[in-house]
Formats: sequence, C-alpha cells, structure tokens
Amino acid sequence: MARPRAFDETAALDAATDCFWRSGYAATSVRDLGAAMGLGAPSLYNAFGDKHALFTRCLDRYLDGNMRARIRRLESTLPPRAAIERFLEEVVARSLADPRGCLLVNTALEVAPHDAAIAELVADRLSELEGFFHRCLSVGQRDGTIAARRPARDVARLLLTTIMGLRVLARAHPEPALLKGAARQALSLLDPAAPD
Amino acid sequence: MARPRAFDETAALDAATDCFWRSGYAATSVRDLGAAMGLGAPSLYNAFGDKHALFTRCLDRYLDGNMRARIRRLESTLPPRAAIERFLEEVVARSLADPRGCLLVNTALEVAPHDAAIAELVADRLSELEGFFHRCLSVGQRDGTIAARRPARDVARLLLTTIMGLRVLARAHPEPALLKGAARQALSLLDPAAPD
DNA sequence: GGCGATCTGTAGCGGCTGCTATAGAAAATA
DNA sequence: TATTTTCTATAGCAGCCGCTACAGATCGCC
Repeated sequence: MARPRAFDETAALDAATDCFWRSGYAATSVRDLGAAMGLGAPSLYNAFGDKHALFTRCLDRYLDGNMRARIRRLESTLPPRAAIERFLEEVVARSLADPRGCLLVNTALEVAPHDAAIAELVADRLSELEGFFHRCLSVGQRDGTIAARRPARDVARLLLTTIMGLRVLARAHPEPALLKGAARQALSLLDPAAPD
Repeated sequence: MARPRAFDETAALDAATDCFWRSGYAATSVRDLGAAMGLGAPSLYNAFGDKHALFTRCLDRYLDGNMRARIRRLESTLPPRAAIERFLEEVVARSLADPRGCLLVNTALEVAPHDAAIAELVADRLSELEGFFHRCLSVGQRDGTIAARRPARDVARLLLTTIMGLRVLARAHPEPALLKGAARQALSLLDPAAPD
C-alpha cells in the first residue's frame, strides 16, 4: 500500500557482490556500490542497512550459490574420489580464469582478522569444506577407491589447505603448471601406495 | 653540511612495516605511519617518497629479514629433509602465534592483484620459496632421505601451496589441530611408500 | 657570528569516506 | 480525487585521505 521498489534486489546484490569481489571490502565505497547497483545511497541504506550488513548479505549469497551448491552438485552426482578430483580441478580452472579469485579466501585475509562476526562466518564455511572432503574420503576409503592408510581427517585438512593456497598463488602468480602440479600431488595422497 | 636527520631509519622502517603488517596497505594511513615512526608527514615523504614507495621498501626488508634469512639458516644448518620439516613447523607455529599472519601472503592477496610491480616482486619471492623446497627435495631424493618416486618439482609446488594455505586458514580459523594435521600430510609426501 | 643547506612542525590543499536530513515522486487505499 | 505510506534524489554533514607549501629550527662550514 505504498510506492514499491524500483530495483531488482537480486540483480542489485549480484552487482554489489561483484564490487566486493573485485576490489575487496575496504576499497569498495558506498558510492561505487550505489553506481553498480543502480540506486542512490538512501535507497541502498534503506534496503540493505549499512555497508557492513550489505557485505555480509553478499558473502552469504556468494557462499550459498558458489560453495554449497558446488558441494551438493559434486557430492550427489559423482563418486567420492571423482568429486574430490573435480573440486580441485574446478578450483584450478577458476583461479586461472577469474582474476577476482575466491571471495571466501579474499575475505578470510582482508576482513576476518579485524571482524569477529565475519571471522566466525568464514570459519564455519571452511569447516563445511573440510567436512565435504572428509565425507568423500571416508566413503572412498571404505569402498576402496581411496587409499585407507592415511587418516581421512588430516587428508581433508590438507585438501582444504591446498585449495586456499592455490587461490593465493593464483592471484599473484597465475601459472598453470604451478597450480596443476600442486593439485596433482595433493590428489596423489588418495592413491594406493606405489613401490619406491 | 646541513641539519642531520633526527630519527633512526631502521627503527622507523620497522615501525612502518608493523603498521602495514597489522592493518594491510590500504587501511594504513600516512598519518598512522607517521605516528608509529615518530615523524611528521613532510619528513616521511622527504625520506621515503610516497606511501607506495615506503611500502615496497618495507616489504623488501621484511622478505630479506624473514624469508630469505630463514631459508639460508635452514638450508645451511640442517639436512634437506629436516630443513623442509622445520620450515613447515615454523610456519605453523608463527601462524598460531602472530595474528598479523605473513606479510608476503597478505600482500599477495591485497596488493598484488591491483599492482603489477608488487605482483612481480611477490611472484619472484614465491619462486624463491619454491626453489628452496625444490633444492631440498632434489638433494634428499639423491641421498635417500626423501622418497624419490614423486617429481621434486611438483612436490615443491605443493609445499609452497601448503604454506600459503596454512597462512590463510590461520587468519580466519587458527586451530592447531587443523594446521598441524594438514602440515603432517603434506610432509608425508616425503616418506617412502608404506603398505596399504 | 654569519651563511647555506637540510630537516621538521603547522597548517591546509582538494578530494574522498560512510552516512543522513530533507523534500519530492509514486503507488495503494479510501 | 485525496490521503497515506513508502521509496527515491539532491545535497550536505563531519571526518579522514594522500600529499605539500611554507616557515622556522638545527646543523656543518667559512
């Protein structure tokens, strides 16, 4: 029973996410956001609260749409070992193709250390990733497609560490051979033992 | 034959480095730097040029004093396998003890993507780290202390990736078991094959 | 002491920051 | 059509940004 909003909230959030993703949190001004989202500062503040709340909203959406959706897709369509392999392949491919890197990793380094609420959100998502790897490893170890001699928990932790590291390396030195070589060795932990 | 400087350049650079290290490049203002270094803006600009030049200077000093010195120390006092193990142990310990993380990693994510000169500097240092791992691996593979069935180049790349990843994880979720488990699995790539 | 040169402190430049007061535009209800 | 309610646009708040002009302080040299 009043004037409706003149903008598409989803499109606006996508535009804002791209700003934060490209430039980082601090380097993105509210004016930049307004311009990209196609709305003035008052509308922005009215609809999304302040800059920090908007960022949290964008980060949540990003993680749901990218990370969680990807985990679900891989875990439901591929056997566990292939799911792990595909995940790492996708991280390498995306790292090389998209100069923005991964918003989760960017945030873990830029925002989390100075913001307890964001740090908790990031830590939760990292645990979800670790859980994905751990589930795949456990199932794969039981069905014999993954070497069972290593503790699944620690291998999952190394895989998580590896994708973080790949994302960092790619942003300063995006060399395919480097990323692919590292990923290959991380995945070799899944192989059964070979003679020396 | 003129008025000499009233401050200690080394101490001033240390103070500036700490600012950049703690808060990042963008979030450190020239006024913050001046206050920490104990000198006014004109002295700062006269002695070190602008903010970007000062940052480059700090980063260079940091890398010489931390990374390169550490590589030299480990490589000259320890056998290759122990040097690698010690390096990873130190990364884990420092990541848990120092909330500032690693200035090289912070810079790789915050500055390098928007600054070609810094990106090149960072990429060079990453290559030096990879080279350190590669040399240790090659020697260790020859003397039999490191499994020889894996390509040293790719294992070096994974070790490099691992320390980057450990640094990222520690800043958002500094849990000892997580970092230590990941490091342990990365190091297990050096072990000879075990039965499945 | 006087001179020339370098350094330092004050003060301020234009421009940007996150955010908001105020007023006007647009739609649903009566 | 008049009213009510929400949204939007203009303009501007105080405060910070990187940087610098200017004047005064402090030294070596003559």
